[in-house]
Amino acid sequence: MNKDKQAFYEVFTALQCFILAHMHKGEVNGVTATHYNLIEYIYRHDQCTGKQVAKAFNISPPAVSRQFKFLIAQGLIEQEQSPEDRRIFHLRVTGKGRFIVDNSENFRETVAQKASQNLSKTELKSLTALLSKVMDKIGTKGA
Amino acid sequence: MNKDKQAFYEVFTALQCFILAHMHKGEVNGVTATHYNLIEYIYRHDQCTGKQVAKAFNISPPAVSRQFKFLIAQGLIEQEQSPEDRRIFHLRVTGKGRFIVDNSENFRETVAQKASQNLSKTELKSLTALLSKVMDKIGTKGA
DNA sequence: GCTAATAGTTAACAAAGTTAACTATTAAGA
DNA sequence: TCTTAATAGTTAACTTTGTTAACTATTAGC
Repeated sequence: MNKDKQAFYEVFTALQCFILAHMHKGEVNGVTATHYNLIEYIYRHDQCTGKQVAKAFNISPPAVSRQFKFLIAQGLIEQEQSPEDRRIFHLRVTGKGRFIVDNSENFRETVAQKASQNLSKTELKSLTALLSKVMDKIGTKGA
Repeated sequence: MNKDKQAFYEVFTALQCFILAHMHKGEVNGVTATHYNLIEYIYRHDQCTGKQVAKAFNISPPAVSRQFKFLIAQGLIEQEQSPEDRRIFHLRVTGKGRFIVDNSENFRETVAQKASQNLSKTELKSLTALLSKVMDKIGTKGA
């Protein structure tokens, strides 16, 4: 591995450790980080389906199913059977769920805050563009 | 949230989802991603202790203890009681463990590979520097 | 030397992942 | 049209891995 790549590898390792460490943190606003991520996904992908969520999070349908059961019981999301294809249930967040997303100081927001505070406008734009470029390449060919 | 920060937030969200998704992937070379991360940490922090690992991964000492039990049983790491302070057990990876780290096409290496392939030398250096700057700021003040 | 602190382990439990087998529904083809 | 295959989602049984509480062994402080 060349020197530049190695340097990137190391900072990326730190980033991954940091992200993973934050998944184990306790709940904020009554929901865990995992629940929060699910709610936010549904918020940003209104009317999405369970299958779609399972794929996005790379977890099995039963895992998704159980999480939804919990989130529905908590009144954070709702399901509605599609009239066109009754196998499908469309998802949306409730007012309570939306409130949590809108008012949570979540982990990503904290990182974005730090990034925007500590980098110049040009640097932040550059970081976003570069990260995005790498993510695109990974996404298209699959890691 | 301003526009640039929002843009960063979004690409960072994609990155987080991607990292989390890869933690659920099955095993490679007979070890899961979680085990791999532990082995690699011990490899890169030779003679470290359980307490240190627990702190680095933000997991409790019993969780670390159980993982070590498994990794020792698999012959991937070894423990040795410190002669100076017999409460402490120093860790190191075995030859088998080292082989896995050296020969694993791990997730981070794949990302580093893509980054180095798809960015110019200047871009890669810039990305590393910017990421590192943000990580430092997060680390120092705690997220 | 007694007491407090530290490193690590064991036990009991909870959360969240998995696969296998199921229901309900839709699509497809003889 | 009717049977068969495929799809979306659920339930059950199990595994992994996290947690806290309580424990042992060892060291440090007065």
